[in-house]
Amino acid sequence: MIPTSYTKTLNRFSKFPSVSEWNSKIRSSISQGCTQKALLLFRQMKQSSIEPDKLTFPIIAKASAKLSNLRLSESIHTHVLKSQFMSDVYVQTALVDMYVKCGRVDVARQVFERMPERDVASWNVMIMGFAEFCGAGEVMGLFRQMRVGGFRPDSMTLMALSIASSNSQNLNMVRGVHCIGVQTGIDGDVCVANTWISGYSKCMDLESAQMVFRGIPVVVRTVVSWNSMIAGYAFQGKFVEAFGLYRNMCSDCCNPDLSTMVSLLSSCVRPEALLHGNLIHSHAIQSGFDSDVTLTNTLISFYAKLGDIDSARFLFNGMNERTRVSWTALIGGYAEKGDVDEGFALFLAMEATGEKPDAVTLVAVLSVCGQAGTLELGRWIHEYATSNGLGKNVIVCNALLDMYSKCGSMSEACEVFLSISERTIVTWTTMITGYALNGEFKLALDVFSQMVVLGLRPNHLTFLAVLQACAHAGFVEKGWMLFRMMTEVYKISPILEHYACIADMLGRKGRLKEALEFIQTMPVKPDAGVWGALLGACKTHNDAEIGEYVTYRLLELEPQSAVPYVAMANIYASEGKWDGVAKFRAMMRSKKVRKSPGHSLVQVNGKIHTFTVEDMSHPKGLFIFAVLDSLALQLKEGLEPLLDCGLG
DNA sequence: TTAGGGTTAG
Repeated sequence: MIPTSYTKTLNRFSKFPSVSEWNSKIRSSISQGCTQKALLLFRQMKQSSIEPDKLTFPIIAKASAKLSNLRLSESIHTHVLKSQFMSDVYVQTALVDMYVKCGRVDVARQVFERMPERDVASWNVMIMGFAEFCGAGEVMGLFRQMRVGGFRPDSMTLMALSIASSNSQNLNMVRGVHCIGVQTGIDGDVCVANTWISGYSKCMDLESAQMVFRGIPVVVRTVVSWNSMIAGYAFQGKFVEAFGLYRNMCSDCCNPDLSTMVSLLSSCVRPEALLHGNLIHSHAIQSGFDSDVTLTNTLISFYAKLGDIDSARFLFNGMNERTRVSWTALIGGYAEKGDVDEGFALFLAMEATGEKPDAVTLVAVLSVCGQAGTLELGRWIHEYATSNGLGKNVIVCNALLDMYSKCGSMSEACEVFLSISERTIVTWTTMITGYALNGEFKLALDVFSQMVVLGLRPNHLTFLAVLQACAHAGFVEKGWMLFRMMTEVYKISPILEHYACIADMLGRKGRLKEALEFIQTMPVKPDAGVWGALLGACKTHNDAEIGEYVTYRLLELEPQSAVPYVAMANIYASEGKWDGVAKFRAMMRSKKVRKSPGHSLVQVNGKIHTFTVEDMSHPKGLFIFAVLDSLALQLKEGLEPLLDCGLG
């Protein structure tokens, strides 16, 4: 159906317009965003027997690219082949670009290969296509061919290379492209410099990103330069720095846009940035940005990740238009909660609307399965991934690995691990964590050794995984060796979790004094996690002296926590020192600290059963305890459990 | 040229 306004426009046309008049009319329709109108004009032009010229095809190819319409693109291609411009470099380049924009880089490559002659622009569109759809190696290969062919790169070439390197998060390539830019004198182009800021940021090299940013003269900096730098800090969750840049941006009279808001908000996905995030939300409402899909998706993720699933759901329910990102963000929120029912229901609802899940959606659903330990559902998602062509996707495989190991099936985790052709650092770390989680400490360390032999660089989480394996297995010397390796060989500064791990490792072995000295000489202030690890060990080894010292340190940090009081009371009780027990119970009372009793929940056939310690209030309480006693006995004797308490 | 959902820990 042709809108009346278009027909009116056409009627206002002079009776016999020339081809250049048609061209400019079509071009202006495209620039106004009226792509359909442009195509209609093209059809009218053909009907009025005006032959398209050399300029018409690139203009109309651009319209088809904007619509990502493959059938239309093929028909334009056929028109070109029948025309006198079938060998023209300008027209052919437009066809390559059109196919790239339609997501058919393979067809674009075929057209490119058959071009009788090429110029820098044709190389650029092909490299840009590769940058979007292929790996960094293939992009650089194409660039080398271009250089061998005697073509000199321009700013477009550099931008394409830069985008390819940041997409693949390849720091060496970003550096290489930066060098080429400096050598060829293209480093003065602000658009190119912006892609370097983004490239360095995505490779976590904020120092270099800052260096490029500061190198752009203040008057030349664009909103994109600021946004790229803010996004860099946001990517690492550095919200204080991101907001600092935002303030500088405003004082430099650069107006923030929607991208600025989205980046700032994404830097706030951490509990300590909740207020900053709320501020951005209200600012977005005031500026009318809150109807934007991207911003709403970020808001959903922000609330869901910070545990406010109701707000996330409210925003999701109120959306006029949802994308797969909206669904994935909310599923991710239920994964965080471990709510498998809601998470999976949402996944099915998404499918029912016809929205296709992608790799990231499956990762979120698998995370739900891992959190909840639902192995059968996890296997079902595995089959779903395979039958939808995502079974080889590395992030899906990593999530499968994590799901299987959390569900206790290391054999299936191993199968997935072996099937991954391009293992990333996440793959290896997940495998190490999986073995450690399932008590296979030796295997966890073997996987680590294999990884190091292969020349892969472990990160701080890999070391956390091996240190935890050592702590749980009691491999103290090995643990120390790895800790030194991390700091001295890999130059990774330990974070609080690493220190807590070492304290735990020494404490479990009963080396409490050593653990205490270690904590007291740490270069950073120990937090509750570090002291808590030592207190746990004091409890295990009944050391009231060190325990009491640790308790006071913990109470300085968390005065309202009941844990230290209870731990100390228990240590004294086990030694029969009732004065000590009374002292800590009295302290608890005077500080009005209350300990909520620990309880467990079991869901059977949709009904949730709650149990606390020595709790007989359940209708089948007596029977359940009898079964538990029987189970304990059978486990002690190494027998298979025989009884079923019949909750279902 | 910039922005949204995701996997390793907790």
